[in-house]
Amino acid sequence: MKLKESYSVVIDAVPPYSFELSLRKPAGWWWSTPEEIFENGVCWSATRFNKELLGLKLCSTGTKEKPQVHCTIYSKNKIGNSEKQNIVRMLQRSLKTKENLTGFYELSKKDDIMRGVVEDLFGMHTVGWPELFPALILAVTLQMAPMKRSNQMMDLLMAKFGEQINFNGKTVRYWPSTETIASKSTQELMTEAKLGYRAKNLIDIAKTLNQGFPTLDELSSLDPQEAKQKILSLQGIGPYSAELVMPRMEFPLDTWSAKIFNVLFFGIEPQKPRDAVPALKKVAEERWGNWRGYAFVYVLNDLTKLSERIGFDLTKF
DNA sequence: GCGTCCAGGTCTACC
DNA sequence: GGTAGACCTGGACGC
Repeated sequence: MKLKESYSVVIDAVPPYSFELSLRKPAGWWWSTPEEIFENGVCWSATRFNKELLGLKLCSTGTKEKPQVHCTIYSKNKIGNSEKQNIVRMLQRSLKTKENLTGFYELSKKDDIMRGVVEDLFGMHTVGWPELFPALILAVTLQMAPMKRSNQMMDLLMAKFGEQINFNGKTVRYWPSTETIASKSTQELMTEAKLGYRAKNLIDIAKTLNQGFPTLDELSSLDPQEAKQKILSLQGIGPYSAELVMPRMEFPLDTWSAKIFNVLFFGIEPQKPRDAVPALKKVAEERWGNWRGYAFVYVLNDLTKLSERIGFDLTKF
């Protein structure tokens, strides 16, 4: 589908804000879709807003100290003024441009783990999901699978059921819609996207979202615990997945990250990583409070340098 | 080449 | 309220 340029907006961010570190994490994580393109500091990405696909071209027009993000929005149909404002709000939320990291950096000065990590990644913000369903797809495909297999499932979902947009000379593939997934049979998703037992859950989630479910913008205006309960009510979404999807990320420990944080907190590898999760979450909450989501993202994006500092190879997990 | 194990969780049944 | 056991699938591993 070919999209036309609709409008541009410049979003100011609270400094320090590193556009490149925030949008293209050192560990390789993408923002909205694994297919987004990042070249010479410019990001071409996509999202779905009110059921319509949008192309997004983002770049920094400021500095870490005076940050500005220039966003151009591409669409098939004309976008009305109130819709434009809603899209800007969505971008501000998902790019975390209003988040002030002063408290996090103050706390990190006194923390042995975080002190070096924040120096390495100064200005990096966590990012939020532009859209809820892709976040849930990621969470579901990460369950009970090595990364290679999760990537295979996501890639097949995009290839067989996703959509492709062309704008500004770029082509970006995007996630399937809830309508598309809800219309498929369990068997179809099992064979075509190799989802296994997750197929049933993903269809169930898509149907629930179709029946009317808060968007991420709406969830972010709720009390965090209320928002979490809402997300947890979805079939196949447990604590790990909910914390991964939450507007303000908590501490989504899985077996991989549990091994890493067990080494950081207690100096040893856990015998059973899943059993170690409750104790690790407790330590993270006591140590980092509401900034634990930030600590989580900073640590996992700085494993190589952190490993050198502590003399333990955290990248082996 | 073949069999076994288990992974970046969640739900259910049972106590 | 706590906890085994099951769940798709395919890559890794041992033989």
